[in-house]
Amino acid sequence: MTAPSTQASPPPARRRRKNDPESVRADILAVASREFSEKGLSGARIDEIAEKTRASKRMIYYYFNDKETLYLHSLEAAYQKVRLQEAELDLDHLAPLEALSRLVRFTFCHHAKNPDFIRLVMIENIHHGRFLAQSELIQSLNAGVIDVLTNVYRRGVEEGCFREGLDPRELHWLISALSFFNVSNQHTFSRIFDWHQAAPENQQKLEDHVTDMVLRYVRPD
Amino acid sequence: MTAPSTQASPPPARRRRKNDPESVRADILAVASREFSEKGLSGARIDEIAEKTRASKRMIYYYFNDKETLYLHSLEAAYQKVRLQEAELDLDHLAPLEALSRLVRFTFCHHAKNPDFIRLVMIENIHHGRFLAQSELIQSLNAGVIDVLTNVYRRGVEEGCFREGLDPRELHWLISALSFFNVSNQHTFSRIFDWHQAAPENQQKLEDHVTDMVLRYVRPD
DNA sequence: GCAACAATGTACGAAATGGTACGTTCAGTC
DNA sequence: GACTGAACGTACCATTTCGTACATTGTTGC
Repeated sequence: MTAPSTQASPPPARRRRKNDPESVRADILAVASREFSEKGLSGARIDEIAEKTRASKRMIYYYFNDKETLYLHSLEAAYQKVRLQEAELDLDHLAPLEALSRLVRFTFCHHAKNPDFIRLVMIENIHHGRFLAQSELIQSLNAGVIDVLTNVYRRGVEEGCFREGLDPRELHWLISALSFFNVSNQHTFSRIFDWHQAAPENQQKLEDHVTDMVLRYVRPD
Repeated sequence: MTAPSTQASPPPARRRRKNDPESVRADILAVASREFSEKGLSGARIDEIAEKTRASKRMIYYYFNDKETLYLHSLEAAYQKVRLQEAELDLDHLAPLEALSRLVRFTFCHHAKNPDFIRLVMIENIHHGRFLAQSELIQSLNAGVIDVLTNVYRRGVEEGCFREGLDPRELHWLISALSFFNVSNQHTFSRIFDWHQAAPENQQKLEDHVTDMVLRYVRPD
């Protein structure tokens, strides 16, 4: 009661709030992301998200207005996290072949390590990309990816180690497709063909093959 | 449960039934497939399925016991339809290169023309393939696909137009991945990269590129 | 110290939703 | 033409689920 007399000197180390809106918000978002990723938009339950949170259901509606908005924020957060990691790659100082190979392996491994992100994107596609369309944030985040690839490819063509006439966007499509499918269809594929695709040795093989595929596709005849 | 009623003497000419169980059942299944494909297992509503059917909600529970069973039957029906179409391809009389190229194009086009099937598979993967695991039917349907590819590949290696050392299952994985992703991620990809992927001219380009990718992957160095 | 606003807890409401009870009609059999 | 089981319709129930009303507590500026 008498403690708040220390107005004049708030040391940077102080963490003495009982109300901690930012952390509550972040907590809700984290829990919601997991739930939506696991069960989809219609499958996830607000009440269950509330239970798994330190906060209450009331807080979900306080910070996010409704279920769909919460979902949209989960999706945005997921994309943001991905692009942040992607930005750490710097390929400009590598030889084109090396750079491309590294990009492929990075994408493949990244997707494999972030199934929650993949699942959210799958779910968003089930919804026809309707929420993504509302988000200017996500749109703006993704321009950079193509730029990087465009650069690497151009250098490769100039140096003669890549063949001409390819569209960097389609190259990106190819890399994405293989890396994405590896996670998105793991369950059905494994079960149908009785092949433990998630096993580390098989993942390693797939990573090698996927890299190989892309490199074979771009190399001159 | 409801085995096809092969009664001893159903006069072939008679057409005067008011009760028409088989068509009711088929109607329910067709509507359910569309609904599940569009909205997912949790998103689809039994009441809405019932409304869109000639039958009533009671009938859904009469022929299928509950929502999940209905979903499982939808999934099985979808796989059955696919494999039926696939069986029509006969590649054994074609030269290996031609056969492979044809198989790739067939798969690509087939997936593109059957988004409902793709969506059901996506949804099933969201559910960790838990329903597919229950279905002996689907498991048994899929053995053939690999056999066909194994044959073509073996012949190609013998004739020297394919390189050695590839696994037909991984080859199938590659073809599936590219054809599947083309449909499954169309919405997010189109929106993010502002590229009208579904446009016929772009689909044609993708089909060519995908075929090219596979052929480049298998051809000898 | 106190007003004003931000942050939070509790309890509840209305509609949706999966599933069922129960009765009726149809079609083949004797 | 009565009997029987399959096929079907209507009305309903119990629960779940999204969302909100209302009261309470913390925080900050003056």
